[in-house]
Amino acid sequence: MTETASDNTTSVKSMDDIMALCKRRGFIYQASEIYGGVNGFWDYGPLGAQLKKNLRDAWWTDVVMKGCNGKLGPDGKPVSIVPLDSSIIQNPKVWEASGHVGGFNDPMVDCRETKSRYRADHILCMGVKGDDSGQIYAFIENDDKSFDGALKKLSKYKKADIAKDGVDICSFTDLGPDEIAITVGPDAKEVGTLTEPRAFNLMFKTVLGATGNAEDNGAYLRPETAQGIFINFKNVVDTTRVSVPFGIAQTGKAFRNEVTPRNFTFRSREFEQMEIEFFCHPDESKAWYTFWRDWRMAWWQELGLEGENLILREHDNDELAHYAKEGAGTADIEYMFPFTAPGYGELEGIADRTNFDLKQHAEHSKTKLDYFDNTRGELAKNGQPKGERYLPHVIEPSAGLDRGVLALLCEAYTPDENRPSGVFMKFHPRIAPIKAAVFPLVKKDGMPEIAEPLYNELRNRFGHLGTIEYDVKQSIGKRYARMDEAGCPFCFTIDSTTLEDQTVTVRHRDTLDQERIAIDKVGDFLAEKLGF
RNA sequence: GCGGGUGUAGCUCAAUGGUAGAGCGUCAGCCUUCCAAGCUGAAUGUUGACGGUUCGAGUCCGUUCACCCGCUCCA
Repeated sequence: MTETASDNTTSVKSMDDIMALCKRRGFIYQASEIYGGVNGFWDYGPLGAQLKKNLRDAWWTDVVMKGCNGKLGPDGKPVSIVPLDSSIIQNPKVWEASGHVGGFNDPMVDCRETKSRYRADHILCMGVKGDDSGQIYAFIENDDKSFDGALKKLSKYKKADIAKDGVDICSFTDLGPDEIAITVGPDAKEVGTLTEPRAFNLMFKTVLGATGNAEDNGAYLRPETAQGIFINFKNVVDTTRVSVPFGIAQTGKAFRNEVTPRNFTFRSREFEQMEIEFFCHPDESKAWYTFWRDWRMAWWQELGLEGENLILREHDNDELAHYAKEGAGTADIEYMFPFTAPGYGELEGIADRTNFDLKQHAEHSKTKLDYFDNTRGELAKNGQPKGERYLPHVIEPSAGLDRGVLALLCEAYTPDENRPSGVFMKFHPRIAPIKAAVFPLVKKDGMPEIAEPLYNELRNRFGHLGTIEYDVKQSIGKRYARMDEAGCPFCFTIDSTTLEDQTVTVRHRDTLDQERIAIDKVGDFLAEKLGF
């Protein structure tokens, strides 16, 4: 579908071109490239590292420090969020409680026809007793209906009425590839639609201790940052002065051993998440879900992902995750990447996780995770509420940082035949890795002597936000072209007029317009453009 | 995991089984007064990796790794 889309739609950008620019300009490299690379991992170069930091910082500032940029919650009060930085490796029981180990540690069998997935050790197979010729019929263990179905199909196949005790039964896991090829799956009509058993645990395993072994000292790299928040819920409630509703936020690496890493950094095995777990009273979860869904969408739009490339999509009931019960909301913020067009790829998911996670951890850890809310409950004689004890519900806006960076790169990539570079990166100034460049028009007549102090001034004032570039080499056009590909929004050029009236040229990346401003106003100009 | 395709300098690509090259970019110097100008010079490759055939392999064969496309997968 991608092929036809790029062939027929001129508006779809070329992913190959974007990847080439990322390499050429130092945004993203293949990990371990000089050793031939390693599937599913990527390194961020100088510009990419700063771009990624700027996006992470924007999220941290807007979400955590400013509490949704000061937008009031559905309760009419400021949104309360506290930060957290939990460990990548946790007690393995965390992942049992969360459901990451149990259901997904065992070899699984897929049916290509019915699209069902079974645990391999839960499937049994039957054939006519003493007759090992012909097709094998699979059914689900301890499922009479499934057994009867298989027996019926076997009878039809053998053109004989076969009794319940007239069959040999063996485990599916004992079958070889040749036998699987002649096996008919549960509820399947065709033969050979079952896959061989495959382990589907996507968690990275590691060993604790220098002399440890995998059996006794095995541990997992976290497959998501969320659980680190849930298991610290009690700590945060006990040691800080938060009260429900409030959120805990963290950014950090997570690891999933994806079967097929694909599409540049979109699906990689090591990735960084930006997650909020927002705890609220069960009665208010719907209002908070709506609040977060809409505000997160608006946030991405503010960073430059405007227009039709970004959509908000509510999940259908049949694609709800294991933790989201029916009826509770789940929505994706999706971006139309060149490799998904005309479809979309997930950037952030907003899910009503109900009290699933806290309940699981309360049970597995045998720790009380109830929250005592002294603003609720009926009034006591003294007029104060008696309080209410409950397990908070959780709204989870979970964003992929690497995917965000990729979306920003794709969105920024703008071919333009009318400029020497042929392309420029239209980053929002707040996100741009290089904030500004200072250029003496030529390397003489005292221009460098004026440009250098300006460079130092801007670097001191804005260096914490990103790179300030200074370059005296080669023609001015070449320097502008380089800044176009790096996505630097503003270039300040010192020329002969500067020597006379202390003004500099501001060169705007997007419009190629030039204007003159006083050299001592450059800092304020940049501050305003960067939103400070 | 399955099927198809591709790997030569930072990028785009050449090279009949016979000396690994060009353009662009990069770097240095000169020049240059607003959009990759010009001149001079320089650096850059175990031809993805390993093995085989051959007097001789970028080229042929095998294996492997990585990337791209389609399935599969994405809790």
